[in-house]
Amino acid sequence: MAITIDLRSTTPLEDQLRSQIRELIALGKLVEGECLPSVRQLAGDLAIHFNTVARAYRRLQDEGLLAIGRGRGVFVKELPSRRTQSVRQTRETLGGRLREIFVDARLIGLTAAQTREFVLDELEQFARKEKRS
Amino acid sequence: MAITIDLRSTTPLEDQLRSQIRELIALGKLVEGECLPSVRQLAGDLAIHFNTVARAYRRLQDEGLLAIGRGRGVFVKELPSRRTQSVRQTRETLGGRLREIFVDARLIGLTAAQTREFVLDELEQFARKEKRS
DNA sequence: GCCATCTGTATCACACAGTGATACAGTCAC
DNA sequence: GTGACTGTATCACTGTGTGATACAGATGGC
Repeated sequence: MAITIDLRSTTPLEDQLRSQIRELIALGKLVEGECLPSVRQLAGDLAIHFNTVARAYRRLQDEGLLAIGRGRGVFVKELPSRRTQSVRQTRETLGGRLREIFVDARLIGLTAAQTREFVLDELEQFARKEKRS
Repeated sequence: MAITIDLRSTTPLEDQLRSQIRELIALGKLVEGECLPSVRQLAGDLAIHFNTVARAYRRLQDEGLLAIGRGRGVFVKELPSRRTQSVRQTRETLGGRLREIFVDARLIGLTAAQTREFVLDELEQFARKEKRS
């Protein structure tokens, strides 16, 4: 599954887990219908509590990314249903987060041009990691 | 000061405040040596507790952006000292945050091209807001 | 010099979220 | 139907965000 957890990080374990699963889905490395490891299985692998995994799964279900079948397992949802009910991220909130990054870039001394270059570079790296379907 | 607080937001008041002050500094709207409102003054304007403002100021001092003079007031630090001790943001953590945004963009249905366009647009808007010094 | 009043600081209390322990309940293979 | 697997519910503990309140340094009018 290629998920790693940093116990010393200040970001909650549940969030670390959740954002990595979201990334795997976004990049197409977890495909629709695919089965995820059970909460105890994944928790064991990552050396965290299975309850934390369960909570991460449930929140991803709430976002519309996963389908949980009690007693049966957890699955990646199909894209169409994702798009409809799913993720309430608006472009606006994404823009806000982008601006924060631009601010930080300035404050560590990057110029506007350097920031632009940096961002474009990251964009390209991201696109390269994406699985073409 | 052009700072606004959303009491219903889930992001802590202290963080809302802090990120907005950082933005004002990064954009050059708060210049080196400039005096910020007192903790009680700003707290009054924003209708929050002055302790919250004090904590935000102190954290910005820890980041190297502000200088606090007990009894005298709070000032924006000069750029050189900022750059040296300051903000421990590395390009790496910025990259991680960028990737999260790219992920969210995919999950709300933006294509790679649309994401790129969106990001470039935000970059330009940000640059336009920046005060040329 | 002293007092009033401005600054920020320290400390405690409360609420809530993140985490883990443990008991519970649905599903499926045999 | 039983056993072993799924995820769920609930409680306790801890840390963090917020606010109340008492404190301490700085400054200006007298």
